[in-house]
Amino acid sequence: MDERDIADPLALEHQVCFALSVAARGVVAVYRPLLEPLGLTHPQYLVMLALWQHAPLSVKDLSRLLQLDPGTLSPLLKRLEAVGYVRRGRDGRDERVLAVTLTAEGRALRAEAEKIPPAIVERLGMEVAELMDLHQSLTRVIGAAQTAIARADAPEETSAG
Amino acid sequence: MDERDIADPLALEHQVCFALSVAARGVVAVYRPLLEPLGLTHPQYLVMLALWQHAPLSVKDLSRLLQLDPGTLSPLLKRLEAVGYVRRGRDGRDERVLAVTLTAEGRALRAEAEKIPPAIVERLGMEVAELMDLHQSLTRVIGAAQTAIARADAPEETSAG
DNA sequence: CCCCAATCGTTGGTGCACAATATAGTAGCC
DNA sequence: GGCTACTATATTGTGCACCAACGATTGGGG
Repeated sequence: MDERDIADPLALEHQVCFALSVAARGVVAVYRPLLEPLGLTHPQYLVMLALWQHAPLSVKDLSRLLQLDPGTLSPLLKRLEAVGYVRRGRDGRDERVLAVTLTAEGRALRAEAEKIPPAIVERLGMEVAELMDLHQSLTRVIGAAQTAIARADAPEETSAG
Repeated sequence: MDERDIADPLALEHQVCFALSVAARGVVAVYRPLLEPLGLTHPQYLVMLALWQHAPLSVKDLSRLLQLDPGTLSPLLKRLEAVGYVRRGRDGRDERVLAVTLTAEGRALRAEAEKIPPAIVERLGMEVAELMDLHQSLTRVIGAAQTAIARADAPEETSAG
């Protein structure tokens, strides 16, 4: 083992961002064969999770919950409507907001989806405790990243605030 | 707090895969303003890291190192060539393999890139120890996901091997 | 020598992700 | 009532990511 490699801050194997990207893509790949029979991609699955918990939701609500751009959600929701899991209709009180609701088929899908989390844990073969530990670390990183971005977007805030 | 929410295995806030996706996108977003002056996207930055460490590399080498599809790398490398950081040429000994090498400009870029990791750590405002801890957890997840996918691809392997 | 299988890279199709712009609806103000 | 911000979605363009199919090259066996 070379000392320069250990000290190299640009070495691929030292990059947290690289590990994060690879882990995210890898875990999604584990989900893929389980989601495919439901006709869902992983981002679509996350939208369904949000709806099962909180429907009806507007695009803005989903954007906040999933931290996704409205421009990403708009076509995704159309695809979910095309396969018959959600309905997209305008809110009567405010014609600007889109009310995304579940169809009967979309609600029924939840029973199938409940089999997924245990199947994933089983396939990964990791301790639940370790996954919860990872989840906590990720939550801290998410918070740190959000703070960093907010600061970058509004750099006029001085230390005094 | 509702007991059903705590027990709900489909709750968005319990999903490790969701935290992983959000964290990965969030951290990449912190990189974006730092990479933009270098004319690089985050995946392109990772390719450059691999090349600074190991150039020359074939598409297959990069695919293995970065865990990316050749179909993803092929157009990405063309863009890196278009901005003048890499050269794409066939290997003389085997005309099938593409030898990706750095240009002088690509090598020079490394000096700029060296400022990025400390800037990221500073912006995130997290302890290095915590980031290293996270890195270890992610490494374990990556291994677990790879094993899971390998098993799914070759299900004929029985326990005896 | 020639065919065959395997390997390497590219291409085309679908879908995600973000930025910038466009469109439509709402609300406050005069 | 009409003007003017402001808000919520939709659309367009670029780039990533995966899959399936293809073309070119290579190396082995008839």
